[in-house]
Amino acid sequence: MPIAHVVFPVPVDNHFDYLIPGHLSGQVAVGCRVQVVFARKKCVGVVVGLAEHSGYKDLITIIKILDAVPVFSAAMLAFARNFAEHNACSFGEALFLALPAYLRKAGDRKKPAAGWPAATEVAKPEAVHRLIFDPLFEKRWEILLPIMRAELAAGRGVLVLVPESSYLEEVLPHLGPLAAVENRVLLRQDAGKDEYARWLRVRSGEVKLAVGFLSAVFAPVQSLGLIVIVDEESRFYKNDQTPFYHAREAAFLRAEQEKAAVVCISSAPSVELWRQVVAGGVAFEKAVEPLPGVRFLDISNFKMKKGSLLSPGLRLHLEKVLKEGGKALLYVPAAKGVGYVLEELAKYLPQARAAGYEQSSGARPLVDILVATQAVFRFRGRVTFDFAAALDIDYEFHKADHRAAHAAFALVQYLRQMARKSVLLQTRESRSPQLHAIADDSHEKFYAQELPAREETGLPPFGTLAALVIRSADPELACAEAKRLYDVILAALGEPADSAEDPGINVMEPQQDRSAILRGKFRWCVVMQGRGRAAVVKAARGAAFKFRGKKDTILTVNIDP
DNA sequence: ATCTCCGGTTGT
DNA sequence: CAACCGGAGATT
Repeated sequence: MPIAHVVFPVPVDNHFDYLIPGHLSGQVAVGCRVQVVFARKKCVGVVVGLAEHSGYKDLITIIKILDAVPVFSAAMLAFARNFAEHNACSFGEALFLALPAYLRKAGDRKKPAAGWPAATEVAKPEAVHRLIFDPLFEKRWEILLPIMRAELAAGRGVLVLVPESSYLEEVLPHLGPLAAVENRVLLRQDAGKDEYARWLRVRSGEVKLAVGFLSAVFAPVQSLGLIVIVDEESRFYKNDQTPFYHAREAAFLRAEQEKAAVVCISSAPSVELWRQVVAGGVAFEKAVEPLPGVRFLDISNFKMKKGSLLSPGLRLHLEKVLKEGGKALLYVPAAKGVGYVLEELAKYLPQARAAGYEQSSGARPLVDILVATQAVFRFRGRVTFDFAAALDIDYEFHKADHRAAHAAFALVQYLRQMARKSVLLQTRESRSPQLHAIADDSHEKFYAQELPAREETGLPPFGTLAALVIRSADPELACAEAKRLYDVILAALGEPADSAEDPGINVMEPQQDRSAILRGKFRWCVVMQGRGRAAVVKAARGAAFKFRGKKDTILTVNIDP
């Protein structure tokens, strides 16, 4: 009797063999879901291979086939396999991530599971990946729509990824014209009850244009020809729980399997993507119109009260803007809060109408001076000011994060987009070449200093980090377990490797995680670093498997946190 | 992930 | 001798 290789959503790398009974022979295909007994329970598994014989003796039989037509195409299976490899999770975990909740369980419900026809692939030209550097937000859809329209007209599917829900207001009206050509559907993470209905419309090919957040990278778009990634640099493309995948990287893995093209559009492309541009894997296109210039306001000579962010020089600028009837945007880091700046404004510029805007704020108030955090950038492309200033650019720049310089660069780009006339950066380091690089009219200066810096230190995209985070309600247990994990890793690395090659992995001593306490759990982490991604992933996964976490602790592996 | 077995400890 | 716990191992 022939054998099916089946995988499950468990953190085990190998597959499990099941017998295909006579009455099901010929019906069990690679990519189908099956119901089997696994670990004494009835489970849903996915067939990932067929064989005549198994090395395992006590085989049992498949109970039921759940899909008349494979739910996963060969390309999706290959994508999931690469995804698992890339993100230190199992093949089965990756595949189940791509299934709507409805299909993860076998429950006999009203709707037939096999509600999709067999795939018919459309011819695809050779894929060219592109980065469109687009400092002028308003023009991006003039560029993107023709690309998408051509793809749909050729009968190929299109997937659009946006960072988070505030983008939908901006994006959906632009996609409106395409709705006349093809249907569109919205896939979102908090899909709710009609998730399966929408998934089915995409899987059946009825809908050829899907829009969604990071998890939409798994949308079963048929004959996928194009993946558009809007604001590719957004931090929201990184999943915040296991598996900690990055939607941009996943999109490139998927495109590779589907022979689809990836088009990223960004006003501050990530250093990771820029490296691909430099390496020649991604074509670079500039859709630039001049943005306002950036000036520095060095406040190191002012005697300012501790915590004050409103220098006399900045007050003069604001007075001038107000006199001309203009509107100003003052950016403050969320950690510093908006309130203190508002107090200072009330004191020094009592005639100005000022208000704050942060994450929890409702509608944007119409005032002369808006004091805001990152949250204001949701109005990018829709709201402009005459003048914008970052009140503490040094703070952004010196965050203990290897992406701090890029975050500062992106911040300056966003401020330039939102300010019609001029942008000012308050700093105490106006002579710093790094600061000048992020504020220069040519983006190339920024990458010219950032790429070599990352290469030298072996940071992404030239190296890979793996953060192994232990969390527990007990702070001492979390700390002690992190120390034990550190020892386990060192011991594992000290053992003679199976290959002669030295993986070249560094391990940093346990430290409190960036968010040391989250939802009542104390977090400690051990960070590994190495040049080769595969070697780091393998070492991190090996160590995590070898380390048996004590009760009441949870260990997660985050590749390139 | 989740379950079971197993050995050691604690408790009446 | 049962009850309980944590670690190790397996899941086809």
